[in-house]
Order: sequence, then structure tokens, then C-alpha cells
Amino acid sequence: MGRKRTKSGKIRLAEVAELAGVSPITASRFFRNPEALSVAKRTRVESAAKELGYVPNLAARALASQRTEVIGVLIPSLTNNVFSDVLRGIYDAYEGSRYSIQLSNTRYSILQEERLLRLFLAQKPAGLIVTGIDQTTESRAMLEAADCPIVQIMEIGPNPVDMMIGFSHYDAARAAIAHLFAQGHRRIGFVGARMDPRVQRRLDGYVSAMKDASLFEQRLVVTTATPTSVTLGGALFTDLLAREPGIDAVFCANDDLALGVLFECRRREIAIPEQIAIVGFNDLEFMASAVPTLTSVRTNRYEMGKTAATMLIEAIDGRRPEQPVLDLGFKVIERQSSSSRHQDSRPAASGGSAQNKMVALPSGHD
Amino acid sequence: MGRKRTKSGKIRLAEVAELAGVSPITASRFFRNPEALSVAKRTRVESAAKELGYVPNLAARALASQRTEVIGVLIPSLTNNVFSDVLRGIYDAYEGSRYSIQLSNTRYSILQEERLLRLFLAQKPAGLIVTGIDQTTESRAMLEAADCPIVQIMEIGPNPVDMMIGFSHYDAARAAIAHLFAQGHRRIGFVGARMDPRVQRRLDGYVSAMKDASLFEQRLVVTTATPTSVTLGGALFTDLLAREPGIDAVFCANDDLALGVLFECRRREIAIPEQIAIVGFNDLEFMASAVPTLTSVRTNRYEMGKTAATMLIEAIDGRRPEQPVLDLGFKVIERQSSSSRHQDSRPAASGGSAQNKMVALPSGHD
DNA sequence: GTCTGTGCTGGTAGCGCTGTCAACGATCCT
DNA sequence: AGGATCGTTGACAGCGCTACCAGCACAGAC
Repeated sequence: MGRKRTKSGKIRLAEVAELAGVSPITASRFFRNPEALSVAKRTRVESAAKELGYVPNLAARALASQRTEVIGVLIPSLTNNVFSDVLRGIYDAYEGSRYSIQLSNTRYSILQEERLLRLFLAQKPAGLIVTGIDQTTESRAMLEAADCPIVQIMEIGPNPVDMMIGFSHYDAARAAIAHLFAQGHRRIGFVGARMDPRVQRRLDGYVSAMKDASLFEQRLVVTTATPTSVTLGGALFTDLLAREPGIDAVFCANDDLALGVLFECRRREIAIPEQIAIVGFNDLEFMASAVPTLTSVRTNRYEMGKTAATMLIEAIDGRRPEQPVLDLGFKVIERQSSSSRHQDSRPAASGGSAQNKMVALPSGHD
Repeated sequence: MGRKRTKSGKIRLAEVAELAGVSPITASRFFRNPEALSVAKRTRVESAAKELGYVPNLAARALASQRTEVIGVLIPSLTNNVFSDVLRGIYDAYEGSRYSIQLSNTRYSILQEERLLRLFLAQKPAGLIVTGIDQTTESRAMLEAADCPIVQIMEIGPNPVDMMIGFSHYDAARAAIAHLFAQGHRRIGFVGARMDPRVQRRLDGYVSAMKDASLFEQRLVVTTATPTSVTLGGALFTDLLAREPGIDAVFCANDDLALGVLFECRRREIAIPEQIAIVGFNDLEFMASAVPTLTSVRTNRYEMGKTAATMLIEAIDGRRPEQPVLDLGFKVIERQSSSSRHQDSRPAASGGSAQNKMVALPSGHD
């Protein structure tokens, strides 16, 4: 269909402008701010672009305009289910927007994060999503000096760089322990892996709740820096039992560990919840399906990603949210594994300063 | 430390060149082809760049050189464990290379894939990784016309666009059924969700194996287009039982479904493997940890991602692999859920035209 | 002494787009 | 009527980098 081409075979804005009978700059404006054109020229440029199959050269645009339409996303892990839910939310929110996402994996290293941050900021991103609140001082300084909106996700804390969305892992852990107390449990163990800052804060919440009840003992806590897995859950639980055979409940820092504990109990023929109660964290999809069904602390990961991305776009477009720090809360979902009445899923304690509306979480996998 | 800055506050290549006492073009060469410089200038430029904290402007580089250092990656899902393992491999391989990854999610839609492909190709990526072999004709044409290396991942098929890495889902399913036959099972059900092309080929493998043994019946097959989940595994298995109470084994198209079947059997007090055997697909980490441990078909997902990325970089740098199509094979990992001897994990049948070396799979989550 | 080849370096000219500013006609106000 | 304002359009310059080609010094060949 008679395409006009340059030597490189690419259709440039100039070709579109020529076909539409306007100047290149007018054609350019069509893509950035169509309202500024008269209706006649707008339709002319539009059809010319479509006819030629014009696709803008992002590099040229970025160079000329001194800004990119790239959102940088820094997360500590690609495989952790928790982050894949968040990511899905982020990608869903950007769907159809003009921004593209540049994802990088810090591998739970704040030094790595600092390096990536330097790299990102040099490309003048339109916005940035970073995980957590534990940056290096250097990273923190770079973030504060950055001239783009920034959202910190996964947890909330006292000094937001800019915007922040998450929940209190400390409070969530305390709520889980409070639930176990309410079910009559006293010797509650803690099982944790990876021990990133957020898991550490869950541990802190556990410790404080136990201390408040004068029930804390160091030997009730089993943790490792090893990446989490179901198998590891079984192994850590085995350690815990060896140290303290008299436990009557286990609070697991995440659901994979909880599933591992469940299987280990099956192996040892320990009755759940009669002999030992189990509470997980995150409420992954399988928790409701296990036998017995497993109590967990539900966190709004998909919503967190989606809202973070939406807030960021709004802020980039100049509409800063009235509320820069958003607490998405959590909810203890009581199931058979911790129910003294051995009945099925019933909401229990919940937290978060927000209204804590529970959105339907999309199923864990697709 | 007396930094020289332009009005934008950025350090440009020109500043580096000036400090090093060379021309800008020489400084430029340092970053692309350091060997072309004399040792004296090389060290001068290097220290100047470091002193000024120079970070190249990628947009300018892309515009001037007419190529980007971006690798496009098209996958159908962000949350499916399978793809997160592949992604981790890809990201690991790019670690430290000068390429960056642009990830897009096709959501299992080949139309969406076509749209994204058009977008990607317009930016002249350095290379492309696409999932599977079922592109639209238009996509296929674009891929073939693209002037960059391309790797198709997840499965292997007859007409590679360029390079290809994966394994035969058809053969893998046949091997799983052969294993069940060997254990004495005859009435084997199939449970599948999502039914993307690869799951479809697993179903085809199941059907052909069953037909070969004259054991195929349509009512043994229960599938849905719904995204997979553990809960769904239980539900589909319930359907299967209702249709055909006499089954003695279930082949699940993935491990989540298998876990759901396991839990459903627990709920119904069906003994595994005595009454019904279970075989999953992918060998996710938890399969070895379940009670009973679950048989699965191991696939080398992490290695697939890593190798795909490595091959792509090699090809970009002009070193095309001697073997453009790589079959990574699979391996039926026999565990308690399908063992008539009720013993623990023992390798059984394996496939793939490659030497089928089993690399240690990194644990499923981190 | 000239010629050719090699290794290194620099000048020039863009890559495709957008920021800025100026110009134009049409409309509105005094 | 004159001036101000608005909406719309275009000319020009330049973003930071690299492709291309030319030039230089030096070594070896004739």
C-alpha cells in the first residue's frame, strides 16, 4: 500500500506530517496533546499516522524532551509469590497507559538496590516504585533528590520519601498472635525464613505480643536467612519441636512455611489444630484449600501493586493524591488450622488505619 | 569534588572527554570498544568517567546508533510459577551484561502478543524472547522480518523462527502416562486448567498414550479454560470422580492442580496411591514435601530461561549457536503418590533429544 | 625516497523528535 | 476602531551520542 520510507525503512513523524499536510511539529503535538489541534488537522494527522503505520521513536522522544515514559520498579525477588501478585497489579495498572515498566531485581540486597537506583535515575524515569523503607543513606539521598514521583510499597513507616502504600507487618503479626491467644494457645512458636526487613518486623510483632503476655522465650523462635520454601517449613518446624516439644501453635512468617509445617505434622501424625495450631502469612490461594484449611493473615498484594501504580501515574500527571501514605491493612482469616471450634473460614481480627475494605483477591495463579 | 555540570546538572560524555583530555568520540569508543584505544587514553578516560560519576544517556545512544540494548521478553503470565522460574533465569543471565529487559505480559492472548510485538519491534530491540510457537500469521511474519535474534521458549516445534529452546510437552505427557501404566494403572483421568497451547499438547500426549493402549475415553478428561489454582484442582477432580468413579489414577496438567487433588483425596479419605495415584507436571518445590510426596514431570524452567538469554546475547554479539534448537528434556520424578512400592523419590522415565543432563533446579521460591 | 598498511584519533554531520518562541487570524473587550 | 487575548500553527535549534570518513604517525616493503 505504497508506504513512504526513509533509507532505514522506518516511517518518521516527518512522513506523517507530509501526508497530513501539516508541519512536523503539529504532527508531534497530535501525539502529546491532541486537544491543542483543530479538529480538522487532528483527524488528518490521525488517519495519516494510521495509514503509514507510524510508531514513534521513543529514543528520539526521550532525547528531545529530556524525559522518558519509563517507570522503574525495584523489587527484591522475582519468584516470591508475594511479589508476583504485586507485579501483576502494577502491570495491570499500566495496561493501556503510555508508560512502560522497567523492572529490576535487587535480590534482597540494599547495595544492589543502590546501584540499580543510580542506573535508573540517570535515565530520568517518569516515576519509581521501590520496595520497602530500608534503603541505604545514599539511596535515600538519591530518592529525595530525584525529580520524579516515588512510591514505596509493601509496608508503611514513619518517613515516606514521597508516597507510600502498604501495611504494618508488625501489627499484622501481633494480630495473628492475638488470634492464637484468643483460641487459647500459649506456647506459640515462630518460624521464619529469608528474614528480610518485613519478615523481621513480623518477628518483632510476634516478640512484642508474646512479651506483653509474658510468654516470650527465645527458643520459641526458629529462623534462617535461607530463601523460603515448603520443604524448609518442615525442617524449621522440626527444629522447633526439638527445642520445645511443648508448643501448641506455630506462627509462620509466610504461607509456604505453613504448608511445610502442615505436611510435617501429617508425617508426624500431629493433629491440627487439636495438638498444634498453624497460622500462616499472606493468605495465598492454597491456604483455603488445604486439609485442614489453614489460617493466614490476608494481605492485599495485588491491590497494593495496582494502587501504587495508579497513584504514581496520577502523580506524574500532576495530580498528587490527597493522602500520600496509604495503609491497606490486613485481615486474619481464621480457618480450621487454628480454630478451637474446628469450623471453616470466618473473618477474625483485622487492622490498618484505612477503612480496610477487603477487595476480592484475584486467585493466586493464572 | 568540583564536578563540572551542564545546565541540566548532568555529566555528559563531553565532560568526561574534556577531563581526560581526549575528544568526545574517543571517550565514546572507550565505552563501546575499549580495545581500540591506547592503554594511556583508556585509563585516562576510565578514571575521568569514574571521577565524574558518568552514566551514559541511553536515549541519545539509541538514537545515534540506531539500535537499543533492550531485550524484549513476551510471556503469557506473570504469576504462574512456571514463568517466574523462567524469568528468574532470564534476569540472572542478563545480570552484568549491558542489556536491559523489557518485559510484557500477553495474558495468554496471541492478539495481545501481536500488538506488543509490533510495539517492541518498532524500538529496534537487540533481541527478543517469545513464548511458544503459536503466533498469529501476522506475528510470525513480523518475527521473520525482524533484524534481531529471536528465541522461542517453553517448547520445541518444527519451524523455528530463529532459535528455540524447550521440550516436548506431548512426549512429557506420554512419559507420565507410561509411568502410570508401568505402575499398573489403567483408568487414568486427565485434569487440566487454562488450556493454553502447551497444556493442550500435554492433553494430546495423554490422549495418544491412552489410545495406544486402547484405554481412552472422553469422560476421563476434565478441563476448563479458567486459570489454574489449587482449589480448582479439587473441583475438577470432584467432577472427574462424579463422571467416572472407577478411576485409579489422575494425571494433572500442573502441580497446583495435583496439590488440589491431593487435598480433595484427603477430604474424601481416598488413599494415595493405594486407591488413586497422582502425577503432576513441572515438579514445583512443594511436590517433594507433600504427604504423600507427589510424582511429577520435572521441567528445567530456570535453565530454560537462563540458556535462552545466554543464547540470545551470544547471537546478538554475532556468535550464533551451532545448534539453534535446544531440547532441554524432562524427567518423570517418581514419588509416593504413584509408586506401587510406596517408596520415595526415584527417577523414572525421561525424555528429550538432548543429553538430558539434569541440573540442580534452584528451589522454587526465594 | 616513496608507497602501502596498520593503529589510533578527531571532525563533521546527523539520528528523530520536541522546547521555545514567534506569528497569524479570529474573537473579545473597552 | 484599537488593543488585548486566545487558539492554532510553524521555524529553528538542539537534546547527547555515534557512524562515517579523514588524517596522522609509524613501520615495513619496494
